[in-house]
Amino acid sequence: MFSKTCEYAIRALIFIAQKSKDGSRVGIKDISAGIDSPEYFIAKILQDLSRKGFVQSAKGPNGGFYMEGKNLQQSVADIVREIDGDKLFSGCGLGLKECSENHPCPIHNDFKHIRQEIKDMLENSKIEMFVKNLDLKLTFLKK
Amino acid sequence: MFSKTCEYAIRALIFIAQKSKDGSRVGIKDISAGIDSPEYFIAKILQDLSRKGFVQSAKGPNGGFYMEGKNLQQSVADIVREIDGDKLFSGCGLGLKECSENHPCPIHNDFKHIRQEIKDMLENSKIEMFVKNLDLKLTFLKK
DNA sequence: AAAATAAAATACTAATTTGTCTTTTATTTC
DNA sequence: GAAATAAAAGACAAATTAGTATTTTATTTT
Repeated sequence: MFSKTCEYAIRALIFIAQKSKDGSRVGIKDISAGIDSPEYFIAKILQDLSRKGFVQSAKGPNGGFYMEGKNLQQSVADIVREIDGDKLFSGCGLGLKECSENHPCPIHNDFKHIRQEIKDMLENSKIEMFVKNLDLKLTFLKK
Repeated sequence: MFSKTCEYAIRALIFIAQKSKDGSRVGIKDISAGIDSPEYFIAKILQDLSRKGFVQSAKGPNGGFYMEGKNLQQSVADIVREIDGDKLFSGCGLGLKECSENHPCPIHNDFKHIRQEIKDMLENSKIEMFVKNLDLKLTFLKK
């Protein structure tokens, strides 16, 4: 469904949101351990997301990643769109280039509803919404 | 959603079902042209599907691919499972290895419904069901 | 039986995705 | 200002997926 890069990105952003809600910062090592991802790989992903403003970062001692107010309201859909593009939300299930209402592939009609649900669900999932259940250990970011 | 291999496979099988319903056979060239896929690539995919019994084939003059009765009742889910495995139907949306009811990832609950719908839809889509609309040019396998 | 046809098998090549490592730059602490 | 810290940047390496080409085998037609 999502690329590995995207899976790690979502998990990392949720993790950062959780760990930095008191104003502190989280380092790459903690993140990579906290979400069980390759250290150098998630570092690169976060550098990219930081450049794009999905997360904040600070260098030097006490530096690390953190999230500000408006970032906590970002949806999972925003992240997916940024990393995997929008083919999940609008591409053809069978890979046709010009699949549409007027020129549908055989599964177009069924797929269109599914895609819409996926989109709605991800659009309505804001990063911040996941923090509480994580704190309560009702949900997990690794294993 | 599906791998390229899987997209081509589904399109090819539907195409073969349509073209061989009168008992004739379709060659690789026709298939590749008919579904707009790389010729050698779809050849390899079909050899694999043929070995696994998803489609029939015959060598020599007048040879080619065709489908028998029970193959027409195969679901798209069967094909996807064979080629891409079942991670689409049962894997974790965020890539956790042990995501489950007892140990859910943050989006587990939403995802579980979506996955079920995808599964139901693909399970209920039998190859044969697509032929009529293709004949009527209401649906398409290329462009 | 020879020639022609078409899939099967096999071996490659290219591109993309995933993952690793080293060097550089910015910031803080001492 | 020097040392320590931590992200940024950039260069590789490995693995997977996608795509291509060549040779072999089976079948049919003549």
